[in-house]
Amino acid sequence: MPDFYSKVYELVALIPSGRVTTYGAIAKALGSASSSRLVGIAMNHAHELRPDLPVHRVVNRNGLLTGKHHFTDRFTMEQLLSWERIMVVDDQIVDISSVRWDPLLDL
DNA sequence: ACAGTGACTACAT
DNA sequence: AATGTAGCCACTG
Repeated sequence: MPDFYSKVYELVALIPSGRVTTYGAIAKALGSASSSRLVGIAMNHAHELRPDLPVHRVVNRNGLLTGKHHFTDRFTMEQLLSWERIMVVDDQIVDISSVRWDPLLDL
């Protein structure tokens, strides 16, 4: 597994239940602030590489569920989030600022 | 070695 | 406010 991926996965594993973080925040926390797209790609592969990870807790900077189409039909991203008391309306996290978790600040 | 790619972002209309 | 555009960079074939 590529080194960058494993670093991403380490951080994702630390996201507390009921909170979310963004691709950009993870990239920045890894010291590679402009690699947010790679974080997304890492999430895409996480299904096979690390199926245990809470990848549904990673959204884009606006709280939009951009990765929802990559989830299995049995457990949608929205479902997984709502099970953690996170409100989702129109593929958007409601009041993203209150549940956002920044690995740099909140770790 | 090289060019194409993308679960992103910031900036400009 | 809502789109469009252009950088971004590690991974992959």
